[in-house]
Parts: sequence; structure tokens; C-alpha cells
Amino acid sequence: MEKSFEPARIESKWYEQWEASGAFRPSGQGEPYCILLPPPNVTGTLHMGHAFQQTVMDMLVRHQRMRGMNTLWQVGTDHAGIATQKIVENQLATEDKTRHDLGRDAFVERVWKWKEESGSTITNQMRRIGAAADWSRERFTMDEGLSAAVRKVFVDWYRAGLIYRGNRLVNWDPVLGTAVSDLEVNNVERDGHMWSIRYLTTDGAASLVVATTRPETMLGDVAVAVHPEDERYAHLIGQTLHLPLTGRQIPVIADDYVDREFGTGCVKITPAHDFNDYAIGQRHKLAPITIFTLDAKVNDNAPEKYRGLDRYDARKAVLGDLEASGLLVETRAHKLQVPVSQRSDAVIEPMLTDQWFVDLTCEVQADGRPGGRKAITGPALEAVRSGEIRFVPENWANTYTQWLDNIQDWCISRQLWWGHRIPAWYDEAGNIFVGEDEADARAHAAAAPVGALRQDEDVLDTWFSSALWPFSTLGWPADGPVKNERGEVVANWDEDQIFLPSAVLVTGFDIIFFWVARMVMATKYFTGRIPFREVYINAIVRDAEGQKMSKSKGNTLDPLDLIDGIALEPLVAKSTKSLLIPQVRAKVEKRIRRDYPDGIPAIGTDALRFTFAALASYSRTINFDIKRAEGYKAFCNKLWNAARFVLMNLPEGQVPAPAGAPATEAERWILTRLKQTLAEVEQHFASYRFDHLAQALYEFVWNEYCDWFLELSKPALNGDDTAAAASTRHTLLVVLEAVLRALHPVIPFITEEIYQEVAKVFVRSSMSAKDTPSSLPDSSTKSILQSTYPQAADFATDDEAAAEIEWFKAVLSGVRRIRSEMNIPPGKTIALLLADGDANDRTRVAKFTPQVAFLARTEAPRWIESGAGEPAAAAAVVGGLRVLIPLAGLIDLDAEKARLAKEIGRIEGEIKKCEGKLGNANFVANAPAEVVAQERQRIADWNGTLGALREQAARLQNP
RNA sequence: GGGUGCUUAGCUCAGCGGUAGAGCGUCGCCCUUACAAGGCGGUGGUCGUAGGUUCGAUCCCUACAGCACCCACCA
Repeated sequence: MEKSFEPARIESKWYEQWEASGAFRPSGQGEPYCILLPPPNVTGTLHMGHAFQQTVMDMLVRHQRMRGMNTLWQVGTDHAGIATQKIVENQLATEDKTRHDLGRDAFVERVWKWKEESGSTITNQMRRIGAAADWSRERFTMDEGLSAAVRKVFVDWYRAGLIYRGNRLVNWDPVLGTAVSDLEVNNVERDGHMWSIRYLTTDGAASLVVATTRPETMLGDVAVAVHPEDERYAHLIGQTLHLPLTGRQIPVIADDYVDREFGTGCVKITPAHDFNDYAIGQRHKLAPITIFTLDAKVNDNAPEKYRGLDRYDARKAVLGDLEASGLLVETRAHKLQVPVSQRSDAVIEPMLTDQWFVDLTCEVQADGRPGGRKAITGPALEAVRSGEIRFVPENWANTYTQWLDNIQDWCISRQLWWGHRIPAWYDEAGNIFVGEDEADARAHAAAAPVGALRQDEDVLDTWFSSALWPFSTLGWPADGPVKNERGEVVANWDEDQIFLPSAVLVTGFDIIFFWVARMVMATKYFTGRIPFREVYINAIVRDAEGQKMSKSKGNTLDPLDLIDGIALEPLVAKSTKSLLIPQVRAKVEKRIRRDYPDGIPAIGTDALRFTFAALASYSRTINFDIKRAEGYKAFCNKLWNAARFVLMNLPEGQVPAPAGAPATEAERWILTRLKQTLAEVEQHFASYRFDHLAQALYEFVWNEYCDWFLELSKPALNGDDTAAAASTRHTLLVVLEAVLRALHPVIPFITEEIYQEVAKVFVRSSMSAKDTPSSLPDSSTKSILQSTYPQAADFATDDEAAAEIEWFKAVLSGVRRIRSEMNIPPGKTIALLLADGDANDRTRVAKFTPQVAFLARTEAPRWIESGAGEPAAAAAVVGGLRVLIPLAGLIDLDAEKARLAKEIGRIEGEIKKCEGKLGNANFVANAPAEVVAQERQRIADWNGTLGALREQAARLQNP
């Protein structure tokens, strides 16, 4: 093995071999275990959130596969309607073209071309992360099979009366020129104004003042509303107002939606451009007046003067004219919530348009019966409320149910070209025909179409196809095998439905509504099953300061830069590339030069993955700090070098196993600790506590196996006892091998590399059946992927050995502390005397003499009579035993006195605490007996130690 | 306006009813033949504030403060 761990060298070779071996595919044996990849945007690139989330999935999948489960990690990509269309439109823009210049067919063809070119970027990046996914079943939300599923779902829901088309007020993105769903709108706080405008009654006898943040919409006002019980305006209700600038007349209506306390208590009603006003308009049977075109310019329903003006220009014009006519009463600053399109940042304009909706409040059930619960959301709510689907952490279940309880119909049509075209046709009379294709639509028509049919121009919301992911990827609704464009079978519903429900969905809280809830709705409706048993909501990855990573802040980290490293200049260039504002650019550059003066060091995939695991507690956010990752790279190096040590201490070629139980206490202790660690790991996997899992293995490997067992093995390997040496060699290897398998789901590359080295020296046939889990490697081993996950049950505990090693560690630590605090050079061999102690101590000293001498750099310990003849010495106290290092020429007497005094002080403090408790009659009476007993034991132990320390201190005072 | 989190060592975070922990940082001594990406030893915290429950509270309850995030129709 190389002298140090070099991730780049070993990572490059394993992934290809693994994938080619077919080991990532379901084994066909054992219980099904499936994880669905949240399909990333096909044109996307891997960011830290993906890398984190996919590491979590990969750990689960690798673990379960090693446990013998029939494991499927279903992967694929999403066509991402708006995002992808925008990318290609931006490309066209550089050629001074729009999509309309190409026409729909040519444009869509061009998007497909772009998808073919760049669609594998993210999947190749996933491979760099080590994702053990079944690529042979990779799907795309617009591939043939998934498109068929989309059509069937649409048609079935339509025929069940659960999808309808209607002219409704929707969130309209005037830049993208499409409707978007409620979820795709963010409300952001902006500084704006509140304007007060006076409306006069038509008889000129009275007036009222309305307050508005959008004065331009007055052009579409159809009424002014006041509260029915508002005495100030009671006399105006039913009267007619003169709507300024328009020549129109509008009524004053009463509606208790109006808040008397807010503003003037008078609300202008613009049903065509405000959701509340729309509802009021409907209640009062007032026809809405649309005053904007689809690109948010004033249309012909407004006075000629304003036509063609952009909405904000119209605002200025309207305000100017109101001011001129003396009707503008007040202008004041006002903070308001502005609805903004998530995709384009454009301010949303509510618009009356024809759209398709999924009816989420309808109570007709799938079999046509009217039911007492909502047909689509009812079962989705029950699945979570009943605990059939479990959220981890569980409080997210509230978020889920609260949203579903208050859900509105889902607007699913988008005025885009890239996506699933809606399977609906219109005849020349405007009648609607829905079917999987035109023929099917005709066949199901109630009456013959009038003239020719033309298909609906719109496409479906991307999330419509994502909602089907749990079953569409498994081959639903096809009867036989589903093939990809290369003719390979990618799914077969008859066989693959064993993977529904999947075991766990690993995803972010930001798509609980967009995706999780909709998958439950669709999957329950069409298959009767839940899509997954558990939903593990992973944390959001932020930068080291806790800031959200975003390109506009220039604080994103590319996971591949962490893996491969990147020099400063390319990093600066990359991070500032998309920043157009010079000040921001300069600031980001400065920060990067400060934080990464030498660029980012290459830490490798394994260290990155271990870092993600170590950070994956139940907290909502994780702050990613490179320092932490560097620490875990050191861990990988530690493991690497431990393996080197073990292997270089093995005789050429093979390791014969000793007969019987391990020969030394150290071996029995480390095996005991291994067993405990494996038991913990199993629990942490079950509870998704990857942070604890990582920490348990980290501590075992570093603080126990390396720090103690490897060190203890040295005297054993070099000693005269050949049986102990042989046994130790064997145990070194057995524990290393188990650790490799235990760590493999977290750090797959390095564990495989070392495992292969281990396989060369393991001789399976020489081992007793009990010591030989079937997975132990030997020269025939191909991959650690084929090994089984180590179980606590594979190993035995030995409490006596564990106690002896704890004793040994205490003795050694005592000596080390004296050495360090007395500034005795590490290389200097010193004398070691022992006094007092019981028979147990004598036995142990005899047993561990070589280890103590070797690790503490002392001469062989000698027992002395305690009493007047003792030499002046520094002492450590272990139970009743005093471990003495003679002062002669080595030790500063005063320093030792001070050291003892400090230690005595500390122990006195502990004793005081114990006494406080035991002196409290209520404690003794009420606390559980074992707690009281424990406290008594502690005080006895402390007193023993204190006595020995005081005796020692007294001896130094009067030598 | 509703809801959900968070507040523990200089930093980032575990712990969550019975002796305050980790990583990184920091200080001291060491290139001891697995590893200087290392070894050994230290320093560092009245666990946001105030009450309450309890024999005992960082942990449970209540209120408050600060910080995040989500949902929502105040013009």
C-alpha cells in the first residue's frame, strides 16, 4: 500500500468496476428495499444539497444491500418544464431569436437535443459521489413509458370528474407568459406606497376615499366595498360612484370581508386582478373587467389614453391624472407583500384565463361512489395521520397535514412548449374531447365533434409527472416490459411492483408540498398503496456562516471542487461568473481570497461523504465547513495507515487463524468494543442518525482500535509468546475487516481499496466456523459490495477483559500525565514503582508488564513496600494502587506538589457534590435505590483516591 | 395573523431527568520504525433569561427575549 491515502488514485478505479459488475441492480433475492431518487433537473448540475441527500440515500442503499435485501435505487431525471425551456430560450437569445422564430416543433426538437447533450452531466456527477444506483433502469419524466403514465392519469382523473377546465383567476407570470401554481409564487416584502384616492358619488353630493397599493388597477374597478356595519359609510351603500378617469359608474357594496380598522375602511374592488376582489365580485355578481394583456400592458378595456402602457407606467400615468384632478388624497410609504414568480422573479399578475385544474376538494371516490372524504386528498391525509407513512423527524407530518387540510385546486396547465402536452382536443365549436390520443378522445365523446379537432396547446405542470414517479418508474400502467430507446428493459410492472411502496423517501422540506404530498395523492389513487413507508426530511446545506448557498451570493460550493480540489484563481472566476453587479462581484472575490487563500484542497469523495454523515443530525440546516471535511480526510488517512500497519505485520501471503479464543485481554476487549459499536451502528441506521453512526465508528477506529489496540498489539507482536502474537495478528485483521464493512456505506472507495488488500492475506479455510462470517474476504473476493454487513452477533463480549484494559488505560494515562506535566522528555526511559494495591492489581501488573514498559517508556515496574522507606516520587492513583515515578533528578518537587494539590482540590469538589446529595434525606428517601447506591460507590472511590493522594502529598512535605 | 424550529466550550454542533461531550481552534512537549493529515498532555462551559414541577433540571412545564424558516386574502 502507498504510504498515505490518496483519494484521487483509488476513486478513479472502483466506480466503473462496480457499475459494470451489475452489483447495483436488485439481486432478485431477499426482501425488497427501494429508494426513489428525487429526480434532479435533467439540465442541472450537482450542488451540495444533492450531494448530501444522495450520500444519505447511498448509505442506506449500500447498507441494506449488504444486509441481503433485494435493493433498488431507482434513479432518473426530470424534464423540468420551465427551467429547461428557459435555458434553451436563453441560448436562442444569444442568436437574437425567440422560440417563436423557430416554431413549436423546431423548438421542442432543439430542447431534446440540448437534453441529449447535457442530460448526463448530473448523473455522471452522481457517480463521482459514489452513488450505487441502478443506472440500467434510469428514467426520464418525458420518456415514452412515463409519458404514457401521465396520459392515463390525466384521462382517468378527467373521466372521474377530478380534472376540469375552467376560466379562473390564476397566478400569471407575465414574463414567462404562463400560469403558475400557488406554490410557485413567493410573497416578498417590498417597500411601496399606499395611495388614498377620492371617489365621488354620481350625484356629486358625497365622496369616499379608498386606499390602495395598486392605483393602476382602478381602471378595472367594478365596485367599492365597505363593511356592512360601518356607520361612517352606511348611507353610501347602494349609491353609485363615479370611477375617476374612466367615465364608468360603480356601486358601493357592503361586504364583511372589509376591515373597518384598516386604511379608510373602503376597498376598491378589481375582480380581474386580485384574488380577494374576485371572490367579492362573485358574491355580488359583478362581472370582472380585465385591464391587462398577458404581458401586463393595459388593454382595450381601459380608456384609450392608457392602452399599451406597461402596468408600472400606467401606474404613473394614473397617479398623475388623479393628482391633476385633485382626487389623490394621500401618498405614504408602505411595506407590502408582493407576489413574485419563483421562476422568473417577475411580479405575478392575477389573470382570468382558461386553465386545467385537478379538483382536490371533490368527494367522488375512485369507484364512482360519492364519499364522505375528499377523493384525492382524503387517502393522502389518512396515510400520514394513521402512521402508515411516517415522517422523520416526525414534526414534518404536521406541515404536511396542515397544508393538505387547506388545499386549493391545483392549476396544472402551463403555457409552455416543453413538457407533456395536455391530451385534450377541441372541435370548432369549442367542445372538449379528452383521451389518450385523438382516436381515444373521439371514441369517448358524447357527441360527434363539429369539424376538425385541434389539440390543446398547453403542457402540464412538471410536478404532475413527478407525482407519478413511485409507480410510473416501475412500469405502470404497461402490461409487459417497458423498454428504453435502446431497446433495453427498464421496468416491468408485473414484477417490479414488489418495490412499491418504497422503504424511505429522502428529500428536502421545500418540496413536501410540490412533490411528497402529490406522490401520496397520485399513488394512493391509482395503486391503492402508499408510495413509501417513511419520509426522511434532510437538512438544508448552508455555508460555514449559516448563510443559504446561492449563486447570487457567490457562496456556493461545488461538491466536485471539494472532491478534486480547485486552485484559487479558477475558484474566484467560477464563483463570480454569474455575478453582474460589480460591487457584489468585488465583495465575493474578496471573501473568497480571504477564506480560501490557497484554493480548496482536494479532500476526496469519502471524506466529503463522511462529513455529510457526521453533520446529518435531525437539525434543519447544516453549516458546511471545509475544516470539518479536512478533519474527516485525516480520518480516512488514519484508517489507511492502520490498515498498512496491520498488513505489514502479517507474514507473507496468509494468516493462519489460531485455535480457540483470542489469547490476550486486549483482543477480547477490542472485540467487545467492536460488538458494542456494531450494535449502536445498527440502531443509528434504523433511526437515520447518521451523525451518531459516523461518530460511533470514528471513535471506535481512532480512539480504541488505533490509539489502544494497535499500540497494545506492538508488544504482543514482538514478544516471546508466539501464540499471543499469532492470535493478535489474527484479531488485528478480523477487526479491521469488520470495520471496513461497517464503514463501507459511508466511505465506499477507501474501504473497497483496503478490503482488496486484506483479501490477499485472509485465508478463509483456516478459520473456525464460528470466527468465519461468510463474508470474510479471501483471494477469491471480488468486491466488498458482495460482503455482508457486520453484525454485533458475530462477536463476543468479555467484561473481565474490558475491565482489565480500562485499568491498564488508567495506569498508563497516570504515567503519561506525570511525564507530560513534569516535562520528562518522551524518549527518556524512567523507573516505575508500585505501592499498595490489592491482589487484583498484582495480577494485572504481572500480566501487563511488557505493555506498560513499552507504552509508557519505563523500566519493568517494581513493587515496593509502602512506608517510610519510599523514595520521593510523583504519583498517580488508580483505585487503591499508587503508581510512582521516583523524583531523583527528574522531577521538580514543587511542581509535583502543585500537581497533587490541584488533583486533591478537584477530588474534594467531587466529594462535596456527593456529600451534598447523600446528606439530603429526601434524596436518599426518594431517589431510586440504584442511584443512591451509585452515589455511595462514587464517594467511596473518591475517598480512596483522595486518601492516597493526601498520603503522597504528606510524604513530599516530609520526605 | 397562524405554525415550526433553534439558543450548550472561541467556532460548528451532539446530549435531553441523575459525575457537561465531540470535531475544529488554542497552549505545552515530541519527526517514538502505521499515520506530523501524526503522538502525548493540557486549557476552555453558572447549558438564552425568569419562574415552576422534582429528592435532583442543560434536559420536563410556563412566560419572556433573540435568531431562523414555513403558511396566510389585510386593500
